[in-house]
Amino acid sequence: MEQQNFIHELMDATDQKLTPKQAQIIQAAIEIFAEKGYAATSTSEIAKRAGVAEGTIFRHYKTKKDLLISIVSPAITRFVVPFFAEKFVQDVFDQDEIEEIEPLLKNLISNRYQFVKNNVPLLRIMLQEMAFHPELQEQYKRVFVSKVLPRFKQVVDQLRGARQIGDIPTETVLRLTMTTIIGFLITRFIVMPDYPWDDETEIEYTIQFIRNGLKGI
Amino acid sequence: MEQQNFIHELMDATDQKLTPKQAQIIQAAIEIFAEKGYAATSTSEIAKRAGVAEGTIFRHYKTKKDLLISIVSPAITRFVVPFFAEKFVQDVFDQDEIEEIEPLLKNLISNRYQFVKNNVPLLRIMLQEMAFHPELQEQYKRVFVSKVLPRFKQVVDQLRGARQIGDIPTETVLRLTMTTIIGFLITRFIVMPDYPWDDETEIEYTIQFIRNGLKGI
DNA sequence: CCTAAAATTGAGTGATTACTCACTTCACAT
DNA sequence: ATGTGAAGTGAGTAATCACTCAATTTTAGG
Repeated sequence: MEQQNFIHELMDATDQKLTPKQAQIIQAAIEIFAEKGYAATSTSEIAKRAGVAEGTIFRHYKTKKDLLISIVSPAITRFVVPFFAEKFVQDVFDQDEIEEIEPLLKNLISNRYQFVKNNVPLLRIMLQEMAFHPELQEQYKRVFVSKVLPRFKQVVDQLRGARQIGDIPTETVLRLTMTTIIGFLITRFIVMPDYPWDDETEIEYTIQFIRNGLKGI
Repeated sequence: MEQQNFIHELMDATDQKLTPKQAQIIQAAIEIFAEKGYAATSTSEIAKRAGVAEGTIFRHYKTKKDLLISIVSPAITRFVVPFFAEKFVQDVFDQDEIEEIEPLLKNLISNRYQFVKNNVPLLRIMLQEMAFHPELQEQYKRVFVSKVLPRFKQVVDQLRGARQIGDIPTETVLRLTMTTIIGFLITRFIVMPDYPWDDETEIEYTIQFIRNGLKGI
């Protein structure tokens, strides 16, 4: 039901009007790709679950891979960009100087937490298929370098000025922050989704861990 | 060339004597599984690269999946167990009390760093295929809970006594430590293997990050 | 209501798949 | 040397694969 959001955003984002059957195809493909992986999924199975003839898939997508790309590509953008771009444009520039790292981390983690929570199958597909499709890796890289990296550096510099971050290279700060957050999300939603998580508490510990880890002594 | 180690250890561990052709099959399978994923790999391609008839594969492994399991299963054990077991039995019990977290982390990270460095294709296969094969997940869980978890808890308790770790639940300490270390290894060897890493420095920052993150203020 | 374009269909295609099996070759104990 | 079981072979098989296309149904403007 939350995927419906994604499908509508996919419509808006690409300006392609999706026919009802096309939306069913994408919905079914997301489900099955997440369950068994792209390579192990047959187009006949997608058609079956979508309640559609197999030929209909190929009317809209030239190849099976084309279908995958049309799903994962917008998902990458929607997952990566808000990491340190859109959402923070306001927060960063509303106040001339950032003096506290905590609200920043809180905002960032909570935001990505909600997105992942509503798009677990998409995250699974992203993680699985980026390994085997260089064009997806390149898109990730392109988006990250152009949209996320500059803002991140800016923020880190300001935080360093406010003595919130110790003597650690910016690239390393980025790596440690990202792996901790992504590690939390993957542990929470992919590795141990059934563990009785106390999410608020866990997020709070994660924020403190990053904060103290970056501050040094 | 480093995989050769793994193949020999696989021999010793399972007490199965591998014929030369069988070793070639495993070597080829590791390579191609890592490159294209299990589902996208055909047994004919494995046979071709191994320089072996396709029938030979099925002489030794009942199914293609059987071949996968016989590769990944020992790899899981060899990757997970040393995280807080074998290697630390001595270090932990030689001294009655552990008072410093740093040498512990240094030892742990360096050790897993070397293992992953020598077994990148195996790590790739593990990460990819554990998602789709519940029996692999269960083996991971079994090994982790029986071999790693108890010792880890013991160590954390001692470190807490020595005021090296703040007021954080043991499970959360485990999660944060593991994701940071595994995150580093995956970033280093899978996501950005071509980045000009200064490994020693990066390991040092990672240790300090975990240390300060867990200590609190 | 008509009609042309767009959407949908499902039987059909050649290629490829994991796996089998009757057979040959090999290693080695006697 | 010779017999024997294990190792290795590769042509063969039914199933399944991604994809095509001629025919049919649906949609929408006049």
